[in-house]
Amino acid sequence: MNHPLSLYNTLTRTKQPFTPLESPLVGLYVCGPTVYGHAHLGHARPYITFDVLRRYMQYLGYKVRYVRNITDVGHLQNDADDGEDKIEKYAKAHQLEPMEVVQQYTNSFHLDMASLNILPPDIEPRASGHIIEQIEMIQEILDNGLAYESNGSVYFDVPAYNKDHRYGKLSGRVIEDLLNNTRELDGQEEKRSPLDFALWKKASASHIMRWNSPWSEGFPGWHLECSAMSRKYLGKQFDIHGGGLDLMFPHHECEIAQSQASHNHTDAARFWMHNNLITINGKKMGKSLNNFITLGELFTGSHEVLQQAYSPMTVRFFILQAHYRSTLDFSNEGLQAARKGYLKVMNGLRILDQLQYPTGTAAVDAKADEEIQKLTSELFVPLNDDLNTAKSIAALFNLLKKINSMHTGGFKLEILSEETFEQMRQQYRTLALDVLGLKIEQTTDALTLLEVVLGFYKEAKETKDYAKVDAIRAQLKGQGIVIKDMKSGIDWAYEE
RNA sequence: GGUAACGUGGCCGAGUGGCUAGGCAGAGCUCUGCAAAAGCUCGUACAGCGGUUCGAAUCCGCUCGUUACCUCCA
Repeated sequence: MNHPLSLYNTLTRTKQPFTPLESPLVGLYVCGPTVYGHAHLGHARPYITFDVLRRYMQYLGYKVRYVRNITDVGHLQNDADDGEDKIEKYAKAHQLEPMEVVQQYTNSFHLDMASLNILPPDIEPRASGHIIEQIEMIQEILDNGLAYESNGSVYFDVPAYNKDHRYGKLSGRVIEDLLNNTRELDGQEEKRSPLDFALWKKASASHIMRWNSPWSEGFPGWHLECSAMSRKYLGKQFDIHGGGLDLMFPHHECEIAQSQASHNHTDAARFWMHNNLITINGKKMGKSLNNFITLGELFTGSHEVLQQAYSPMTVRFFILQAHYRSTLDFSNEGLQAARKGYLKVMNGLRILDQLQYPTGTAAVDAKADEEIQKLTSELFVPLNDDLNTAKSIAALFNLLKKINSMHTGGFKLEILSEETFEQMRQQYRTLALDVLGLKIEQTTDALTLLEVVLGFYKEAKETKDYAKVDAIRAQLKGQGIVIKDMKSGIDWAYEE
């Protein structure tokens, strides 16, 4: 397969032509959520971005295996917190089982993802279901002399690793600089170097989530699950690893070190991709700043900064109108503009479905035909340049102008060849629906529409226009609705 | 403090040496019973100051401003 798809690789800081290790197979791993809260707007970005990448690769003919994990263990609140993890902390406050919390937010996450029309991953492994694999990986790193045990916990030996490898190659960090700028944090006594990170943590007495291991009863370190699970399902080396920019250091850096130290592959993933962050008032939207808007709040408009509710497809379109490596600032104006743009694209879809290529022969206008061919051909090209969805959408609008003209009659369909017309129709639909993953949202409420129809029905009865009365009755019956004329007024019921 | 980015018209947001980005908002026109939709036209934008060049939003330098990572975070 020879596609001109180029992707920006954080590892090399350049755009590189993408070729899979074993075409047409593509292994794609994306860091999934830590399920201790509802997903917010910031979470939507990587999952939408990599959903489009996956969809586009499938469109190109690749067979993609997409793995996105659920992190439900580990992730310390902070180093001074005596080993109490976030999920546990929340669970105690609410008197719930930790796994109950995990399940609740996993369900919520899945609902949000489905609303955004994000295709489910092929494999969605949970960290808590892969403790054995993680323990095995720790043992390998210990055997290779790049980790050490300390008081029941196991730490990755960053300085030892850095002798033969470069810790910091992904994020552009230099170990000496890191050492010079280490913050003074508590709970570091067990570590030989402040840069060392935990592979296994011994659980404190109060820690509920705990597993047996050769070293202590405890829980795995907070970078290990991705290394273990990507390896299990995609192999020691695979094609693409994605995630948010804020995971680059230390999370992804540690993943690289763990993979190298355990199974000696220089780069577990050949391409590392990072989406930029969503900002609000110029500041990163994130849990730590407590300035986030959850997807649920966005969809219902129930947050004080929201002037209105924004539908899932509005959110999706908003995100796709910016390139994934640029920051994107949240604003009501931006979302409102996205909403209109999205609806415009959907109206185009409706028009395309209605357009009929005229039967009978007419002279094809070569110039017009060529113009439409050109606009059509520009639809997918930007995606090859590091997934430039913003530019593809612009191309979609350029073609849409012509489609609208065809609809209103300014542009005569018969001056196009049938082939050009079908190409245009098919490509527009494929880009909008299959690759960008937009879908038509139900914007009308059937019951409200029914009230409108019943209004006309009442009017027809009053003017004794029985032909119309009968027609309305018949039409509604066809929809499974029966009208009931009662003394008290007009009512309706589902036909039994 | 270290490292890495960014600063584009009223708003959002592509573009990286010469060729219309696009969307939203605004103005005008066409169409129209009214309206809407749609189409066409318009504003002549690239933080500031220097430099390189026939030519810079795009390359280089400086200044100003903003942000991210360095600690859990998509």
